[in-house]
Amino acid sequence: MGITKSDFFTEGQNKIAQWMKALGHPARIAIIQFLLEKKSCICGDIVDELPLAQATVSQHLRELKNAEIIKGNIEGNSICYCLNINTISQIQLFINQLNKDVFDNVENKCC
Amino acid sequence: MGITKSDFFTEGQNKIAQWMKALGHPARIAIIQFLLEKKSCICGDIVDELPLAQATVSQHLRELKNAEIIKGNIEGNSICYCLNINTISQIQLFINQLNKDVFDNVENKCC
DNA sequence: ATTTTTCATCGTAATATTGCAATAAACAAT
DNA sequence: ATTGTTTATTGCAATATTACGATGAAAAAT
Repeated sequence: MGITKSDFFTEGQNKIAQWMKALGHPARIAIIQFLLEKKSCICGDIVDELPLAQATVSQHLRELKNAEIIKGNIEGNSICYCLNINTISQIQLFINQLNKDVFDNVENKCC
Repeated sequence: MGITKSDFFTEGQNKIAQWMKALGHPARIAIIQFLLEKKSCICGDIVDELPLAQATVSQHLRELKNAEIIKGNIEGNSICYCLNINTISQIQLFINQLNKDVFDNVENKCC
């Protein structure tokens, strides 16, 4: 079908999956790394850094924005994108808990 | 097109994106949580826990395995799946570094 | 006022994902 | 040997994603 049965999963499961899905493309990872590198946050030149057309980059940015991984501000003519600390922190919480649980159960592993 | 231009991104970017993509579906998050909950690792009953057909669950398990998020062992008739500590740790490393970098640059944010 | 710059959106094509029924494969139990 | 149990695979339909050219919109620069 190609449609995800979101209704049958918990809100938390859907939220985490949405964040992870947004991070599930190398161009979007590259965008995030670029936003970190460019401390100035004047981010109009992401297109020049990526091997993708402007329309494609804009689409990736929109997906990151929809998932609340980044925020965008209009700055006169250009737009300034920033990482959303709040979401990144929540992702970190999930991954750290996951890692802790895995290590706590390490003696119960069978493979 | 629907095809990702992986060749134009770094190995690291592709690897991280692959992990995140594998985690980018609520059913796969649910599977992971179930694997953690069931400490025994006798995991033949994932199908009963999820609102999905057996074929679909098997497909999700294969994707998690391809991304090396889980490992699977044949145990007589049934199969035992476990989380791959190594990969989970690497994901944690990436997220923790990301979070650190975001916080370090908090004063340079514009939005 | 016109042109340029910057970013978003629309339309479209190619490919990928999601989901399931049906079937196969591999072993266990009878 | 046959039957049941468990998981994988195949084939298919519906939907989503990825990518880009063309176009639009809004402010900046000339």
